[in-house]
Amino acid sequence: MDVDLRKLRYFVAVAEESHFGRAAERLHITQPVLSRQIRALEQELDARLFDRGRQSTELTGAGRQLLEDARPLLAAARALGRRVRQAAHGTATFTVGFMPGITVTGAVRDFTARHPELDVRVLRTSWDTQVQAVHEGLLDVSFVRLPVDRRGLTLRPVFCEPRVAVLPAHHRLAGRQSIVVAELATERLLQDPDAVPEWRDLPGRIGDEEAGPRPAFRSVEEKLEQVATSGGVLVLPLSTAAYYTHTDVVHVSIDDIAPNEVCLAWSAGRDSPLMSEFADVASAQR
Amino acid sequence: MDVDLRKLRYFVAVAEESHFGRAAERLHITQPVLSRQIRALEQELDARLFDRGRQSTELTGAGRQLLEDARPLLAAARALGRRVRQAAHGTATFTVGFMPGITVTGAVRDFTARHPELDVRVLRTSWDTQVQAVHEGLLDVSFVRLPVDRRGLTLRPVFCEPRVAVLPAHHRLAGRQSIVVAELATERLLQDPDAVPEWRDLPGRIGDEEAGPRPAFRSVEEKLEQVATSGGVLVLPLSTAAYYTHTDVVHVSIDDIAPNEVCLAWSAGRDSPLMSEFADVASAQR
DNA sequence: TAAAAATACTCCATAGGTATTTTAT
DNA sequence: ATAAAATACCTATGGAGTATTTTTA
Repeated sequence: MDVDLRKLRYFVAVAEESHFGRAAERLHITQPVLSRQIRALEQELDARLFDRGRQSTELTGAGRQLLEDARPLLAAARALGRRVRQAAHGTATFTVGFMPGITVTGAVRDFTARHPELDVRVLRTSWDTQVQAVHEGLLDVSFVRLPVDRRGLTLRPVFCEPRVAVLPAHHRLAGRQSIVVAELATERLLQDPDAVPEWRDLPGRIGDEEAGPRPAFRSVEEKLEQVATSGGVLVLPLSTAAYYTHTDVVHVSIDDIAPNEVCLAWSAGRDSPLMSEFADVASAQR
Repeated sequence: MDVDLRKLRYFVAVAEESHFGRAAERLHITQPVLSRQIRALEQELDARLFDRGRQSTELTGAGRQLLEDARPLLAAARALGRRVRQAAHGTATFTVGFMPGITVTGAVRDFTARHPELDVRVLRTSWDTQVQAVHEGLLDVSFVRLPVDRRGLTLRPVFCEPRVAVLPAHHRLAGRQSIVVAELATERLLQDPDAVPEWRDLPGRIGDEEAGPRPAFRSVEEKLEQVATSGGVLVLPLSTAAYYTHTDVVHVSIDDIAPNEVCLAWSAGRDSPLMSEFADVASAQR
């Protein structure tokens, strides 16, 4: 009758690995079990989910549809568990996420004053976890920097701020008052190009392939270290660049780049009065 | 590891019935089974969900939290099944919901022209099903009339229209050019007061208790019949009132009432380009 | 004390395991 | 020919049933 979340989890693993054996390994079960579970799922849903070939296991149309629905559903289920456990023993908490450089103290202080019964906490996020943590129920609301995948989120704009280029202190552009983004065309960008569409879409820039794989730095600190030692540039919101002071690294403003927009985000299924109230408080800070 | 949707469904039943025995009956299982499943759920989540008393079975704080999360999760799971089955055999469909009186032909025609590969369908909704059908995956998008419970929905305003009072033809106000809402204070309103906040908040109006329980009419047609035969009034959007022509029933405009806003709604987890495109097409009609 | 939920047991469906066969390149 | 997935068969966990006891207003 109900779909089985375990089967969905298995399905997502197979879809991501495109291989029953590897997926089974990842799931810590044996391959025959996985094959049988996927078959069972296909029968329950009355839909073929994979095209099995000798060297390929790929999604069908129905499979792609399922993957699109299954991932948020699983995230919502995990979030549910987390929140109920929280509500059970801990006192009622309200957790606010923020990207490095965003100041939340004002909003948190005001909100705490209005709701003394709540244990208001803050949790630092990063570029790749800022949205996920909301879906997983780790955060009630989060200050996020656009662009983000808006699916399943309610967004409320809070403020905008200019973005700057972060360069090694000895860089040829380091002394400049300001630059234009085209001047960075030949530089190695140490971050997700999607975060800087103006750079990604530069006509003359160095291709991703020639540049080799972008080293996967997890934190801004590591990226700054990389800028200082082996060159490369970052485009960061002003407050983030100002937040980390690093000798051997400077920042200069970029003239022709869109400002970075900071929004408050929460899970679209949960717009309670509390969420709106926090959003109001946060907006009032600016 | 994963929460079990079956247990969540059982939990919701108990929460709604406030009684294990009745809930078990509704679920077509026996009471001991239900007791054991709820206990197991409580252990999995490490949270007490109900306060069991002799004459009362009521939710704890954690239970309320779970109920809030469980209902949308179950709806999403049902929607998932429906969509995958759809994607599997049927050709790709796109189903548009609409409230009576809203004209969708223009938008649907244009959208079909842009997407000949899609089987675009329309489905009539009603006041109480307009949102649910979206959550259940029965509809891809729906024209809804505000106010609605916005949780889990993305809304795009499409147009506004005035609302009118629907009266028996022999009513004292029937001949009037227009009226003000206060003149309806002593009338029996045959619909959900939440749909007409201006009326609900009238200071001098007849109390709900004195008026007795509002008969539960399922369709607009039935309500109109009621207006014609035993009196009572309706406040409807102009297009709805104009859509149903009924002898013995007339409508007059109300001066001091907010216009009815029609929005396009879809499940917040699914804002695909298709959704936006349909919204654009629909908006362009006005 | 009586209604409601919890416990004790039995049965069976099914997830998971190992060994093996089938399939597709 | 061979890697990958499917099938056969076994075990054990846990869901559902009936009968009964415990709890509490």
